[in-house]
Amino acid sequence: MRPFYVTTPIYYISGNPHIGHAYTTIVADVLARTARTAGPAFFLTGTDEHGQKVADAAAAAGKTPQQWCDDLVPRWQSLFALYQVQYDDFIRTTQPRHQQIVQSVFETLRDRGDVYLGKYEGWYCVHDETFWLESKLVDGKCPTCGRPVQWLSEDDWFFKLSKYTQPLKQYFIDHPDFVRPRTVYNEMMALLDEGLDDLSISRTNLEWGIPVPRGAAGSEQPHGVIYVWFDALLNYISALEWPAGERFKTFWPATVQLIGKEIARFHTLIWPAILWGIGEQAPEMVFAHGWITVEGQKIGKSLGNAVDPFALADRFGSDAMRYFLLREAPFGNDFSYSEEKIVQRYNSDLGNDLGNLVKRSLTMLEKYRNGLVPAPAYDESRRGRAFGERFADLPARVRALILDLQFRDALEAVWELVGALNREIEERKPWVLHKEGRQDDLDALLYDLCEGLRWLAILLAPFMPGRAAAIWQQLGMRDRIDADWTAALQWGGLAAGTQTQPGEVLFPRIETATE
RNA sequence: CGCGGGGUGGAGCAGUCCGGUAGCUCGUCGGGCUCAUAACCCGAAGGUCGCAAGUUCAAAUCUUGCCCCCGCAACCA
Repeated sequence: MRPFYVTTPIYYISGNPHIGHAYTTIVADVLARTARTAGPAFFLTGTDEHGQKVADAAAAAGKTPQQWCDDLVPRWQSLFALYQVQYDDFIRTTQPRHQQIVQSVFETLRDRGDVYLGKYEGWYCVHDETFWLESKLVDGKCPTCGRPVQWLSEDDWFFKLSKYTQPLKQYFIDHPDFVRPRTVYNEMMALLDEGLDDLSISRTNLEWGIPVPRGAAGSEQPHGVIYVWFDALLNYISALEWPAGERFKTFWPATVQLIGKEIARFHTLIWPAILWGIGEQAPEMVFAHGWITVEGQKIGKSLGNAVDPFALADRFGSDAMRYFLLREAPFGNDFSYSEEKIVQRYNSDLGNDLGNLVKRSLTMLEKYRNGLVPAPAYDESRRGRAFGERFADLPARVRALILDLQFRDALEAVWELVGALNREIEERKPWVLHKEGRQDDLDALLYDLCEGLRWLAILLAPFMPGRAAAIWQQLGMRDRIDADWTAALQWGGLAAGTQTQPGEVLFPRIETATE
């Protein structure tokens, strides 16, 4: 497998993290954990710390922007730790390693003529920090807030985005999976059909940002800072030490870059163009996922319905939350969140199906075999019909679905095994086998159950690292849970004689108050 | 004429790109089992796939029109 590189957006820290930030990052973690079982993988996340909103938020809090960011970053990192996210690097756009590379890219593009000095003119709404076309104004005022607008004219640096309209179109046509899901691809294609304008990438009226590097272009060049999006996008390669770093050589182009659908234009149009401008390749795939909504309403800081991901992890456990977020909806779609839905998923899928399966299996092993995994008791004639044969292709299926970002289907596939194991108990009736003293049949069943649990622990480890490890431990396993699946997931891999250690209930049922 | 998403059994959702027995989870009803977290297993009921027209041997799926809900419109994942 080619080295795997997955990124999340770097998160804009104008406030506290909400559930959506956890969502994207968890998805990246599942991908990275899965990829790591088969080869080198690199998972990058971080924070976007420049721009007006951060400066304003800091000022309102009586802090310098840098202090503000320094105080807030641990909050994000603790969130990711709480959700068991194992990133390989956490980049902050205020770090020198990033700033240097942003300036270096800026200079490279300026030298090559893709960045030039021009005039940025337009009607500007100070309140919304937005430029408007004359045609958009309502009675000469800002169409969104209704305040008066002012004519602004400043010298700015521009990126020749327009030049890349045709190459982008061609790239989209040649790579139909470059942007997923298809709806976002179509939307971006529509923007390309309209044609792209050059992009202003400097700001003179702002100080909190990376300074535009002085160059040979002349001493009258405007001061000011680099546009935050130009700054932010480059994190994906600055963390890899573009252009000469080992990381860069190994992991670029990115395998998959996860984004929310509202920032698709930056990642699927501007970002490839910048990369081409410095002679690098576009990422292999940009996946724009949907939104978590609360009772159909979008989560928004202004709406005051932001969901606190810390509280949710406290209440349901981070494993259950990870499971819920990936199981509830096809990845890419919006989905409506509610605590009732979490409780339902938790109780039925995790408690009744999985947790209860682990409990009943290990309890029987304890009762009938003192917790020792019996020898399989397969002989040549029976092995071909053995239970495990039916699931020989499951690991490959699950892996393929995960790497294709079909997490819901991947989990459904894993639950086929959960269901089959529960059914197996009903059909082979171990309590009858025990009563009738059919030891070989009972051994075979108990072995299949334990082996099934071992498989489940491995397959679920990327999704629920904590609970998967708990199953692993109850099974008495000592080797790594995240070994290569091809080698580890051969039916019969569980050693007979393993001493299991039944433990706590994995997913204690959540009783809801019936009002 | 701004752009886009959605309307599928009681609830929540897949399926729609590449037409061909309408699927999943929960809930409901009936039965079974007793190892287990009142969990597990089997079976059943329940849908004219928003409305109308069109294309087709065949439409949830393609085309057109209409109704209703919801996002976005250069810094909210």
